[in-house]
Order: sequence, then C-alpha cells, then structure tokens
Amino acid sequence: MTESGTAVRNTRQRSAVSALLAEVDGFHSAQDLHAMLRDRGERVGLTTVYRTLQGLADAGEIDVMRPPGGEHLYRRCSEGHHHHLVCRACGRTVEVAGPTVESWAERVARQHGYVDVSHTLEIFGTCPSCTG
Amino acid sequence: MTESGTAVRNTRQRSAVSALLAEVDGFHSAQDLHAMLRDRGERVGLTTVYRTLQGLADAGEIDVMRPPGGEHLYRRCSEGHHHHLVCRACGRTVEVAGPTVESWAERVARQHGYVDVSHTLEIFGTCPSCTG
DNA sequence: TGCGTTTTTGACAATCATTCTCATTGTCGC
DNA sequence: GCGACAATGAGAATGATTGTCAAAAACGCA
Repeated sequence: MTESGTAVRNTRQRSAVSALLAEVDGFHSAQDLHAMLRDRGERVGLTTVYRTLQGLADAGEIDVMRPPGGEHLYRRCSEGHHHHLVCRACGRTVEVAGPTVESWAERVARQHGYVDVSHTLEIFGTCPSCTG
Repeated sequence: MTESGTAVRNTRQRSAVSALLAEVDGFHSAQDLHAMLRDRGERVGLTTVYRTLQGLADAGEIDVMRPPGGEHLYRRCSEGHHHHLVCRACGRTVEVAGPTVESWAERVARQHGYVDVSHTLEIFGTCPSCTG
C-alpha cells in the first residue's frame, strides 16, 4: 500500500498536462487546464486531468491553492517550500520565502507538543497595478 | 455597502445557532451544527444555518477553516486576529498568536507594492495524545 | 517483434456541500 | 395593531470533484 512497485507509466496525456503546466503562468483550475488542452488539439479527458494533477501535487511537483471561491488552483512552482502573495483583483502571484515563518511555526507547534509539523500560508493584497 | 442600515433582525433561529456555537468546542461543519440543532429539538433549516454562519463569519464573530477534506468548518473563537494549530489525527485545536508573522506578511507584501493585506495561516501537526 | 499483464484512460453517472428560488412567516418601527 | 420588509425553509439547482468499469495503451520479457 505504501511503496511497492508503483510503476508509473509515461503516457501522452500525462506529458501533455506536464508540458502545459510548464508553459503557462499563474494558477489555473483543473477545468481551465482541460479547456486549454482541448484548444491545443490534445485530446485528454477531464477525469485524467484531475488524476494527473492530483498525482503531481502528491509528488510535490506542483502547488495547490484553495481560494475561497471554491475551485482548486494548480501551478507549477519553484522547488522547495515557499508561499504565495496573491493579488485579490487580478490574481497576479509572487512567490515568497519566509524562513522566519517556518521556524516560528515549528517552534510554536513544538511548544504545544505537536510533532510532524506542516503549515499553509497565503497572503492576499491588492497589487500596484490594481491599486489606482 | 459598508455600514448602511442593514437592520439585522433577531430571530429564534439565529439565537439558536449562536447559542450552540457558544457551547460546543472545536470546529464543526454546517451540516454538523444543523444535526446538533435538530437533536436539541430546535427546528432550524439547513439553509438558514448556512446563511447564519456566513453572516457571523462576515461579521468576524466566528472563524472559518477550509481543510483539504472539503467541508468548511466553523468555530467560535477568541476575538482578534489569530491562527490555529490543528492535530491531524484528532482535530484538537489550539489558538496561537503570531505577531512576528503578522508583521512579516505585511512587510513582504509592502515590498512588492501590495496593499490592503490580509493572510491565512494554518499549522498542522500531530498532538501529544496522538503521537504515541 | 509479439504477447500477456497491468496500468491508464475517459465517457458518464454519482456524490455532496453549498447556493438559489420564492412563497410564507416573523420582526420591528410606528 | 399594521404594514413593510427581512428572514425562513423545503426543495431544486449548481458545479466541482470522485467513482465506475470496459476498452486502449505501455511496459517487461521472451
């Protein structure tokens, strides 16, 4: 159940999703990505898009954000742990690193006896372009 | 939009939801709270529970958490800005304040020119009771 | 290269929390 | 009390995500 010979296979569909994620900027929903693939002429089922994104997310190759709106948004991100600064109006996103926060979260959790600590953090604001 | 005469009316249902939230501990979903009300003999429609919770959340009287599971969880919280440290296994929750994080988020956002900044932060871990 | 095994795919149905609709009911100012 | 208007609630609608399962594609191996 944990890590036997999972034998992930290379398929046209999986490549198409990965390739698309490598080219587009910003966050996109599964439905959104599915539509883009269709526009490109790649025939990939919606179910497969969901499964592939889930797999990539589990593997840590992409980031998932769950905004209040409801849809899950996926994005290819730089490696390593980081957070996002997102514009409320236009969605423009900046990756930010916060060593201070990392250690703070870890420390606070430890103080309460919690172990195996992780966290999620999103910062929202209005970007310069949308301010005026 | 900001503070005109909204004229919120006191109703039995609204009171019931507020009272329930004041008594229960931890986070509960809307459906969960609705079931509790029913068990108490309070007849409140599910729609109304949703609406009331939304209103309370907008008013800042309760906190909303959106775990990966899917359901929104609501909880009566202490006033003021704070975050949550949640146990993955049993759900036990601790409120934590993080002045450091607040100022860090604000500063980072400013550096990128973002204004009107807010943020969400959740820390997950395994609590002492669930470790052994 | 051909074959069998096993994963993957995908069209469609199912799920399920949340929101919408709208006629009815309850509040509150007067 | 009365009347205007917000609030209620039962059921339908929405819409993203997940489950189903037969057919197709990949890979290991001879």
